[in-house]
Amino acid sequence: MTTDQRLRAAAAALLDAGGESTVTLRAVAAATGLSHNAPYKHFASRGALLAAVAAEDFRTLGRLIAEARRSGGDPVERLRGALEGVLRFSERHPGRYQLLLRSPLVAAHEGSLEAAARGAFRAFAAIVEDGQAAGVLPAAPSGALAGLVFATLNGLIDAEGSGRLEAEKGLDDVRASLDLLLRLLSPRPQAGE
Amino acid sequence: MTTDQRLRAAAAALLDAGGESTVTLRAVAAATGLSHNAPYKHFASRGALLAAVAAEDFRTLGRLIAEARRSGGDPVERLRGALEGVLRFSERHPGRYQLLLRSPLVAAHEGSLEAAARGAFRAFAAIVEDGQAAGVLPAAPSGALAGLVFATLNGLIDAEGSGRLEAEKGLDDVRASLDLLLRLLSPRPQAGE
DNA sequence: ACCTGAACACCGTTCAAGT
DNA sequence: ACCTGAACACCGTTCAAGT
Repeated sequence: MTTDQRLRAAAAALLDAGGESTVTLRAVAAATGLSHNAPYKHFASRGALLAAVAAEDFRTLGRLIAEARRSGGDPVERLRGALEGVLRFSERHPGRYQLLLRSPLVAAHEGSLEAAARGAFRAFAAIVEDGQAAGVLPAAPSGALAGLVFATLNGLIDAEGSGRLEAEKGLDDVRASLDLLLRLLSPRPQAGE
Repeated sequence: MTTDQRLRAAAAALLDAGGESTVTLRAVAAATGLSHNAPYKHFASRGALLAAVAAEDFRTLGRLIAEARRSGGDPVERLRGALEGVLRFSERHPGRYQLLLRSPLVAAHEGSLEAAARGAFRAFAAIVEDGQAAGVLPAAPSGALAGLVFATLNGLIDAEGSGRLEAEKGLDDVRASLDLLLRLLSPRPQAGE
């Protein structure tokens, strides 16, 4: 494993162990057995290191969603599988998932990070389009429905992570909420559409 | 204006001007014309000051949503009004809105902050329940639908703030996405429900 | 090419005083 | 009761060296 990879792995571990604030370059370096500023020989800044971790995770999510698309069942079941996969990743790696949704980071490091994010979303949109083509998901502009569902997933995960789900009575489980969403999206004949 | 209020106002201004990271106690104190640790006489910590700002904003959102409920139009229009109100607040005060969704803060200061968040959500849920009672919103467990819509709103705002909406082709506007959501929620006869 | 160690300008927070 | 100033233990980042 290269030093570069070891630094990323240490950052990822710290991220899940204690959240973004615990990922100091000094802690990352110490966990890797290096001096406190060795990371600068591999990454331009703390933000660049975090962006590298995030890009890797976006690629992981993209693979995971693409797998769900190739799995069995009808499109809605594959969509459910993709949502479940992302949800499971977020539960196993809360700190890393939160990093993916963190605004300033994504905005600042637009290179391969944005490409990786776009790739993950495209894999997700492909499943939604399958469902629309099969007539089991509502007709809507191409990526719009996929974006809406993806945003909902992120909103639910974020709400659960912050404890807001408890405050929002009746919405005490991400999976139950996703089930409700899929039920609302299930095909119902509508006049004039 | 009490010193307490001036500190909160300075923190809120910094929040919107440059995001959470720019809200240092030193900057807040300087903007208030005080020494760098005067804030400790009014708030237990930096987190407590931020929590006070967040609680105030949750109360503002709650009032704003309650106003939308009392406005004209059918329940779906009032729901749209509430969503628009929250969206407008998030556009005018991006830093403050992000703070409301920030996990660790809400989790750490459970007192009046959680009560304020719960109040805002209850006002929102009331509108959704009006719509369900009028038969213009889908039947679903009481708070679950409200929570789902609220999470979607937050997910969309968060996605736009991070620039992810641009990456997600077709979902380039929060308002268009909310319109799609409301359209999907519009009543369509369904067998067996 | 990669790493170390000292240094700088920041932080949040604490503490001993001042009025 | 409220505020100040010095101090402490952290940060990210830079720089001059070392191998």
